[in-house]
Amino acid sequence: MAADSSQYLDVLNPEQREAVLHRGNPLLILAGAGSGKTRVITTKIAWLIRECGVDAASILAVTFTNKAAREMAARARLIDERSDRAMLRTFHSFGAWFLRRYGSRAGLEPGFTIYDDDDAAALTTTLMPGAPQAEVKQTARRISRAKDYFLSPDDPGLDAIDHRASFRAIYRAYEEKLAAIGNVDFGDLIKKPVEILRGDAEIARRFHERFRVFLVDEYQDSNVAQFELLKALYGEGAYLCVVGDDDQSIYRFRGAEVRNILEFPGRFPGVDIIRLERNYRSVAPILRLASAVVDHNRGRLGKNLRAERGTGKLPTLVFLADQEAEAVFAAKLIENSLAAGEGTARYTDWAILYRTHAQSLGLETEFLRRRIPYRIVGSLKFYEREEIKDALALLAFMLNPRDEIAFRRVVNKPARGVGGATVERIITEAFAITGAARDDAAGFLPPEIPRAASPAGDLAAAAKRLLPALTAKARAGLGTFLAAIEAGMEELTGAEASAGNDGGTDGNDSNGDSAKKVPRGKRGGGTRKAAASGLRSGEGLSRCLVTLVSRAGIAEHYAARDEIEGDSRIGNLQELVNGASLYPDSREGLAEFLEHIELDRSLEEGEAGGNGNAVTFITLHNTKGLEFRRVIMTGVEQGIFPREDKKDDDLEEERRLFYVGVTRAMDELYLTSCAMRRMYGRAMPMEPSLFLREAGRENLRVLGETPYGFGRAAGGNPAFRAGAPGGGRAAGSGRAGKASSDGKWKTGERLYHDDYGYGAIIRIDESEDGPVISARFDTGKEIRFLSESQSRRFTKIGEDF
DNA sequence: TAGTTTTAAGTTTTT
DNA sequence: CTTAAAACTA
Repeated sequence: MAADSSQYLDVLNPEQREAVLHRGNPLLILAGAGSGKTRVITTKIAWLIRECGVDAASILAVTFTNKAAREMAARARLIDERSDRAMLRTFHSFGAWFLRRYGSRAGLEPGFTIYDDDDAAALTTTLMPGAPQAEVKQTARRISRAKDYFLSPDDPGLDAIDHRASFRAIYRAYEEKLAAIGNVDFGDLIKKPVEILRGDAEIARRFHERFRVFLVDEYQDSNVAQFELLKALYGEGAYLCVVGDDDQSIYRFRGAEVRNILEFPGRFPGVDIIRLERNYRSVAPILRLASAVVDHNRGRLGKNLRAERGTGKLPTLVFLADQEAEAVFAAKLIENSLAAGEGTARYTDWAILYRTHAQSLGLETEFLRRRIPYRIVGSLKFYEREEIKDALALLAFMLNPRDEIAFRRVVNKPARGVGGATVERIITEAFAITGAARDDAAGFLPPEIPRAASPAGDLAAAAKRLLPALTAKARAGLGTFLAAIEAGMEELTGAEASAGNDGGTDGNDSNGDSAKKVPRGKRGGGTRKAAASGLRSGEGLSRCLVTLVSRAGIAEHYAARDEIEGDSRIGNLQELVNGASLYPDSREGLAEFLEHIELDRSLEEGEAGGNGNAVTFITLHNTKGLEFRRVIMTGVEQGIFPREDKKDDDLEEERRLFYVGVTRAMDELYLTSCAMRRMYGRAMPMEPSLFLREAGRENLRVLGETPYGFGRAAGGNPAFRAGAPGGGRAAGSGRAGKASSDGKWKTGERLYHDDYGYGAIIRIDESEDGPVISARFDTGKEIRFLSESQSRRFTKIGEDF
């Protein structure tokens, strides 16, 4: 551990060493895949502390994922323990840290919770009543994008995202509502700190003094707002070093701006550039394949990766019949390698890569059947489960009684007679308090409602006020809900009497008070009700969660489902409860728990089976920064990878994603491409990916039945289109019916549909969403459908069928 | 309103 | 095929 010498620098190559020892001007490190950039950053942190007298606490290192942050912290600590005091975070986690301390400058209380994309969409729904779900989703996405680009509702630049005045109006309303609720979304975690730093010279000064060194990893995937944050934090004489690779920029869809790295030299004065082009990870043929493909991109800085490891096995391309065959191939390949290999061969050497999470399903089935251990990286599924979202909504509402989204989700779950009308009434009442609270300043508020107990928008307080005015059924149901929330509050140590506690005696009996008298750590199991639901509470926050979920009836609601489903849902809730036991049972602990869940969902799922020796299943995006001895990249088919609608810049991004995937492999790389794939439960013929042709035959060893058109002289022809489904014009001769504007349909043509059977087109209309096809089926049923979205389901069978 | 049945829609990629 | 929304019935 290089205790007293500078041995730790000896392992570096000349460029790496230059990068580590660099000081002064801002530095851009262009680090190719596998060129040791993590080593450079961690070594640099240690070197600054040891050799330059830099205080570790004045270093801020920003990474892209929590996992990378943890790994970097561990590696820096190995070189010098003092690196522990450096701040190593993701941009978003830094933003949350900032806002918990200085958010009050933007009207935030420290107990805010973070809305994920689903919550943001739910909030948008309340602003667009009656709008189709797809439109709401699109609007929510655009709002999120606007924040990535640091655009506020009144910014002229917003036109580039959506030029409609209606969009601005909804965005503005969204911001107002979010502010009224008192929460933030992901974009706010970056945008608000910038606004605070810009608006408050004193805070800015404090940060400029505190942080003297900035290190940014994966800089090619930073967005405009993150760049602004960096600029706002950066003070006179500080040191800035960013590391990235323009060929690995794969988050454009999320607002990542490659220009951040391409134009970095122009944005800061006197930037120095160091290139790391020696690749220590992959054997030469793998690197050649990667370069051959990414070379087809325009607009890149360009670099020359050299394979320090020398030559090795040629990557193998395997053509297969369908995804079942693909799963079998992957499983057998791994089994064989372990059987043939010495005792050193391990499942962990292997990773299976895919473009979308959905593709993991077929692989899982096969691996379970063969009892091959695997783990899935980065699947969000756990936190997307209904029961988990319900439990989290209860916690979030407890922390922030203004959380309308959480309230809507759980107030009537399970159904307890609190319908839509009642919910709207409560929300209106709560927001009416906004006005009342202003009146309060003038002394108009009835004295029996203390100001502190009913801050504007407090839904719990509003609900309580409305109780007497409701029907007996609604009153009882709402009472249960409020009692559950209060019971949960009772479980928090130091929970003072707040909004709820003046009313119902309900929360003040038995276990709330008595529990507090029991010393921490000596408490027994859950309450009686909890026992009935089968949930066991442990330490800390878990008691509160169990109480909440049990009293609210959520646990029983799911336990009452059929045995298999109920067991699994209760099991999931139990897992969440176990997680909560690691946090203190205070409001701070609760906020921390929720923040951790929002910002770091990198749970690993699957059958890893204890010792951690398992094959890795992972999306291409999630592999960033990782490496594996042996990689199988699946689904290398046109339409899957690249996705069908990709062209121009988006296609280039897919190509970079291919490059990222390929360069994860150290020793062996396999690519699989299926002739047929089941999508949406239907068999679809597939063609090999464009990238395979770009890779060049000489860079691949090909196995399996080569599809027509593959491997011929390229010449830019659409060779892969042979036998393509669904495209082209309506077949056939015969009567000339009226054709649709997209050329796919004409009247008189016969159709087949899985549910409706056989029928014929009787009419074609043109709408702004494209052609609308009307068909009468042999059952007598008439159906109208949009050509654009439905053409997959209605199959043409020709007129004389 | 609640619960059930029918019908449409969906799959990027992630902090 | 799976899940979400809409339509319908009690």
